[in-house]
Amino acid sequence: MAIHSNELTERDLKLLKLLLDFGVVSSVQLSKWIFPKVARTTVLRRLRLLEKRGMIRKRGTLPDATAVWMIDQKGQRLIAGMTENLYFPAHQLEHEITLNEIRWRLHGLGVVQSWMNERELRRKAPDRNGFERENLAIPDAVILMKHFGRPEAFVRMEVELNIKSNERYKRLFQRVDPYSQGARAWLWYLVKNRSMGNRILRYAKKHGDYSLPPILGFTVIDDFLTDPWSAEFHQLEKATALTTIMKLSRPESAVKNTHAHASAQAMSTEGLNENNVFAA
DNA sequence: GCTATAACTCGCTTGCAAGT
DNA sequence: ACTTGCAAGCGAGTTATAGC
Repeated sequence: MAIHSNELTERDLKLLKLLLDFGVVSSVQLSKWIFPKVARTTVLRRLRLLEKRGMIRKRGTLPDATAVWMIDQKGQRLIAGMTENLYFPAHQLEHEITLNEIRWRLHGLGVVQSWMNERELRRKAPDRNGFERENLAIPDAVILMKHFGRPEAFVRMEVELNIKSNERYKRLFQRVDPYSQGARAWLWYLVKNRSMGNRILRYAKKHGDYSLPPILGFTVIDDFLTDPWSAEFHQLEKATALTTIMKLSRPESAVKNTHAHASAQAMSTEGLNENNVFAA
C-alpha cells in the first residue's frame, strides 16, 4: 500500500465517484460511508488535501457548521472525463444532505434497482419551450424499486423539510409530469412530521387529478432513518408498514448490529446499478 | 427589561508521536 | 515517505450570568 503522495487511493476514487453521483455530501456522511473506522481528524485532513489538489471543493456548511463538499474540475475530469457546471444553491444544502441519508439507507436495504436524481431528470426532461420546462414537476428523485406495492415499481420521491405554500401544492398537483409512468407510479413524500404529511395528502386530494391517480403517501423522515422496519407509509385512509410496501424482511444480523454497520454490510454485498459507488 | 461579557459548544485545524 | 490518531487550540455561534 505504498502510495506516492500525489497519487489517489482506491478510497479517494470511491469518494470522488460518490460526490459525482450524489452532488453534495457532508463531512459526516463521507466519514461514515467512505472512511468507516477512521478518525475524523484524518478524514478531514484527507479532504483538505483533495481540495488542495483541485479534486473536491467545499460548497458550504450546514446550520451546525458541518462542511458540505462537491466535486471540483479535476475530480470531474478524472471520474467523468468531462466537466460540467454544477450548481448547488446554499439554501438547499440541508435538503440535499437529508436526501443523501435517505438514499444511502434505501440502498442499504437492498430495495433500489436504479436511482435517478433531480439533476439527471432535468437534463433528460423534454426540452420543449421554456414554459413547459419550467412547469414540469420534477421530483427529487425517481427510483425504480425492486418492490413498492408491486414488483418493479417507479417511485417519485419528494423530500420535504419545509412546508410549501398552499398555492404551490395546488399548482404542483395539477401539473403534468412526464415521469409519472402512467397510473402505476407512486408518489412518496418524506416529510419532517406527521402534520406536514397530512396536509400534503389533503391538498393532493383537493387539487390533484384523480382520474389518473398516482399512489400517494408519506413517511416521516426521522422514523425511517432511526428504524426503517417500524416506519410507515401513510395514506389518506390508512397507514401501512414500509416493510409490507417494500416486501422487506428484517435480516437477523441487522437486529444486533448498529444501523451504520448494517447498511455498510448490505452495501458491500448488494450489487447495485451501473457505475455505482456502492460496490466494495 | 436590556446590554455586556463570560462560559460553553461544536466542527475544524494543527503539532506531534507512532504505525505501515 | 506517507498516513494515522490523540490532544490541544481556534473561531464562530449560542447560552448563562452580572450589572445597570
